[in-house]
Amino acid sequence: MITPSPRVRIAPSPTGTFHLGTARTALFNELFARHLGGQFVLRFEDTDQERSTLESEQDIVDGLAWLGLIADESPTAGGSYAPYRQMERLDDYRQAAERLIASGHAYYCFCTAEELAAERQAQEAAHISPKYSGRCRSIPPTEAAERKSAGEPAVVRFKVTGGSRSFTDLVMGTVAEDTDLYGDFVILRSVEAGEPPLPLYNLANVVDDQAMAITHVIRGADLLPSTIKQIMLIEALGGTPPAYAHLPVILSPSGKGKMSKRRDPVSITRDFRDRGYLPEAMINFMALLGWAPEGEREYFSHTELVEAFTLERVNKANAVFNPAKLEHMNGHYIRTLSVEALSERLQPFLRRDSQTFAALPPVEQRALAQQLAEVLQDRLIRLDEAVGLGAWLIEAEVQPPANLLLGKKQTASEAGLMLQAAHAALAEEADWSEPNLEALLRNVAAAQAVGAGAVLWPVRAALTAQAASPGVFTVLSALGKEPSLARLKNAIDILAE
RNA sequence: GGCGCCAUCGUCUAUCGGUUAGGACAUCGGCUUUUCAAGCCGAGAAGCGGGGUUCGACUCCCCGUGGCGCUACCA
Repeated sequence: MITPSPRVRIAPSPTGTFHLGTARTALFNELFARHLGGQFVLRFEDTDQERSTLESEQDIVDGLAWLGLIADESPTAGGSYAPYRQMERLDDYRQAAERLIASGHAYYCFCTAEELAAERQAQEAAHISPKYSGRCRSIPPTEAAERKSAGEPAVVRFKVTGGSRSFTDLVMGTVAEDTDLYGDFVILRSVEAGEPPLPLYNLANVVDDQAMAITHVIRGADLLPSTIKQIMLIEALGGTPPAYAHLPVILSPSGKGKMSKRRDPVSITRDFRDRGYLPEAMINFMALLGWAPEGEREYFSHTELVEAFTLERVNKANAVFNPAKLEHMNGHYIRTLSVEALSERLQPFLRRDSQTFAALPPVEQRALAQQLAEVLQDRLIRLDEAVGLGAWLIEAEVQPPANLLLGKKQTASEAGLMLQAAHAALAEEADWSEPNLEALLRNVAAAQAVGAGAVLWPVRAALTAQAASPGVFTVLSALGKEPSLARLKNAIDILAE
């Protein structure tokens, strides 16, 4: 059964930076919705008040915007199913819990943390898998209600019944589980008297999905085990479960376990955006993590992904995050940019990382960024590399160490000689075009009876003070005549010392 | 430990019973060459093990093994 207009959502809890895994889930949801002409909504599951922060919400919003994943409905954009923050609809969860109690699907539990811990310990000692005994089930509802209103701390637990259950996942296929294995789980936690009761994940998630008319729940496979509990909850509430699609988990490049916050790049904003990855590359790369298009093509724009994406082609196996492939893809996308576009994208990084650049007037910043884009486009992997790779062009002067000035098997006096010859020839040259410069320097080498490298290496080193840089002729032309001659002179002096 | 999911080159993956098992990243080699890249060309590299089913299994089934996930008054 295909729903004509599907509604999907991402429901991150704002308890940290916008995570790569969350972004991938967001992308698949968005692609699914756009492909079918449905809606993509963003809501925050912020009921964990200990850990939820507004900064985190902002980071997620910023990351989503940067990636170009625009939600149709969200806390900021609003929508007809508002509010989109769980803390703003606490009453819904309380009412749902009350309905479940009234219908006999849930009950108050007065067990203390100590009692629960003791129970668990006893079970573990007996080598039984821990599971709540359900002892508060037998408290008569009227008595429970009295104790509750008398102020006794209580949680609400959902009554698990039904033995073996299964559902069909759009990615994983049939998933079965024996519900007798887990005890009655908590859906509403205990709070101080007078405070509004806070729901737990399973309840809040399900109530919201129902309230927001979500048709397809597309999320990480780490949530697969909670699905049957959620289906039971929905049925007890009298609702119809959505379709489920569980996405394979993204694993750490280390090969051990899932992505780790401390050793792996996981933050969309901090580790990817701020380090000079292109959103186009991120989108393309993430799409290929757990999904593959028909055919052997691998570069896809966001629009093309929308066109090609189907859940049927999502893979079941977990995928290891491969940073090298992302870098390759990023370099590729940098190369597809026009020089103007690259120059625009480079500027924020140049301003951020180079004081020299930041001190320039805006017009000169644009001109320099343009020049850097032209000269560096072929060798950039990330945008933040331009400051280092282009230092020779950004800074007014360079100070090459003497040993860098020496070509293969070249002494200081030999290198000095080559530099002087090059300087002399260049000083008299008016035509500063690259082909002409090349002919000229090759002539210098011929006149000195040496290979081209014997002249070109010292010249390039003198001009850039870098072991690696664009070619000499490009450098000469980018720098211009007078600055080039000054740098050659400076290098000659360095070698003479 | 219990439960669940998964299993093709080092990595991401294609293959929907019959292919010389294809592509990409990475690696190695070559071309180019003034350095480093980029680009182009080429090479090596895979069906976890054991049973079935079938004329025929990477593909379907079972067992084993391994990996991952879940196992909270976190989500």
